[in-house]
Amino acid sequence: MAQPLYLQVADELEEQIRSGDLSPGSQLPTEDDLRDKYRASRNTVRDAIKRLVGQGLVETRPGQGTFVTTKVDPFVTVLNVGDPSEVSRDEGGATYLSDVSASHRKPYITAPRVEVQTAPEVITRRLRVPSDTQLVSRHEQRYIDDIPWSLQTSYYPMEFADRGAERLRSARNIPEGTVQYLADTLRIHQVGYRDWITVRAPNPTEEDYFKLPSDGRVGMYEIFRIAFDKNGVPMRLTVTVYPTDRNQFIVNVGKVPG
Amino acid sequence: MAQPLYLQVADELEEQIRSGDLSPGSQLPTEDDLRDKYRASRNTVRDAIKRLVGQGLVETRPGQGTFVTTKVDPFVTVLNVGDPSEVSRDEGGATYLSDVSASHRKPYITAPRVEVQTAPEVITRRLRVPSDTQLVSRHEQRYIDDIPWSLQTSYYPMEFADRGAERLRSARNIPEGTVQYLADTLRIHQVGYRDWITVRAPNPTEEDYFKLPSDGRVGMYEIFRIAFDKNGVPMRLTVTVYPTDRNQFIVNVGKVPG
DNA sequence: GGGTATTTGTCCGTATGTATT
DNA sequence: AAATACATACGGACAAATACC
Repeated sequence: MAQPLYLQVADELEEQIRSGDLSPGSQLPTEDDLRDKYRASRNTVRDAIKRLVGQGLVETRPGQGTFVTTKVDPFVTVLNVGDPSEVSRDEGGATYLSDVSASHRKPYITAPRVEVQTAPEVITRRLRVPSDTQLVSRHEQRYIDDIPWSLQTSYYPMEFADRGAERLRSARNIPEGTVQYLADTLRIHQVGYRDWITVRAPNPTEEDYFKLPSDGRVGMYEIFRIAFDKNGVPMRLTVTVYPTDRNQFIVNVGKVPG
Repeated sequence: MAQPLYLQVADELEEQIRSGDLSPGSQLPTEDDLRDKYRASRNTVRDAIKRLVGQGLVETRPGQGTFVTTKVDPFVTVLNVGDPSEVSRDEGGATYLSDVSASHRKPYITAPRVEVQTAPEVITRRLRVPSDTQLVSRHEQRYIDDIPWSLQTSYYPMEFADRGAERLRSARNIPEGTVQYLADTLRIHQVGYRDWITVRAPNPTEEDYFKLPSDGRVGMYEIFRIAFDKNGVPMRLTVTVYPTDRNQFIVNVGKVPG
């Protein structure tokens, strides 16, 4: 056996997909057709298809057939700007809406789900507060062209709300952005932030929300943004998750042309 | 059938792995053992194991058995620095070696493989040169603690070598860094760069080099770094690929504490 | 709504090949 | 060489999802 039969079948189908012979969205021959064509058993054909599914090239729909996957047009998020004067801008709401609109796509953000909680250790550690500190979390879902695009949760010390930033506790969007709001109400100024970028497998909630394949083939970017005030104290932590199949990022450093 | 049998088996094994009952590196019961234990056929047991393999929880070794995977300690790369004065630093060699050493791990870089070529359109487009432009490419492999960690290829206009930066063509490392070298020899100064971050499936070469599972479960970060001179003209393009299972990134913006 | 045909999903038993110890 | 364990392959049966009449 130079090459296992199921791999021969998979490779041949893969070639047809890559060459465009089988175009995105089109249906593959049924398992029975392929069984005849390659003189293989149905299970062997299925092994070949499983491989293609694993490669993200096709998807199976029970009762319908097997189809070449279509991939969505990725959205590019700029994590910073070349100009350091813009560090006080917020990625909470306003920026997202304008950035997406600028790309001629339709953004949408849910109203935040607001909770007061003692957050997981991974959160409190990065905010450099004791693990039993009460935090306000504001969670929102973001869409582009009606497709779920990212999930964002921001954590603020509960103390901020107590000291006068009452709207942090309200389940309403803050149109001017929370960064601006905190500057206005408490004179807490964001002077910088650090983004920590990882890629991990989606959890079941994310698989469901983003309609990802359940085999963990599509990863999730997880970006922790820790923002600092002028004393170098963390003032918020924002965790955003994005499926890797529809998101890309840009980082500008120094002087770069538009 | 409330839940398919193979999923019951998979979930039970997954629970044992997550609880630490089956620790990383330890061997699972053999397929025959599991067949007896769950009163399932061997194929059903294999379906369960395939699922766990797909989740990256276990790996199979023919002739040996099935083992809980161990995960490597990730390395964190800082894509920029808060201080804009450091935009002229190079990520080519010296920086990498010192950054990795600073984390008490052992870095290693191969001597570059140097080629002169007309590069793919994706390269020339980003360098904003005609698609038939001759480019010098310098490709190197990077290791941490003797594990393959990333692959990097930098592209420079051939013209740079012709105008005096002869060492670009040499298959030797440039200890001071190519950014410094180009500044010294041609007075071409890097004043900024843009990193474009994507995640994609590994190609067969990468799967082989990084010893990744062939089901494309582990993605590759692909980072295009376009560096600009003081006229806003692209002076080089560096493409680096990193497996997502062992790499993370940090971006600093504005004033951030060390 | 119901019934039927189509198509993929799950599960079984069995045989043989290949890699490792 | 032999034993062990996973890999490939076949054939068959029934279930579940979908589409269509």
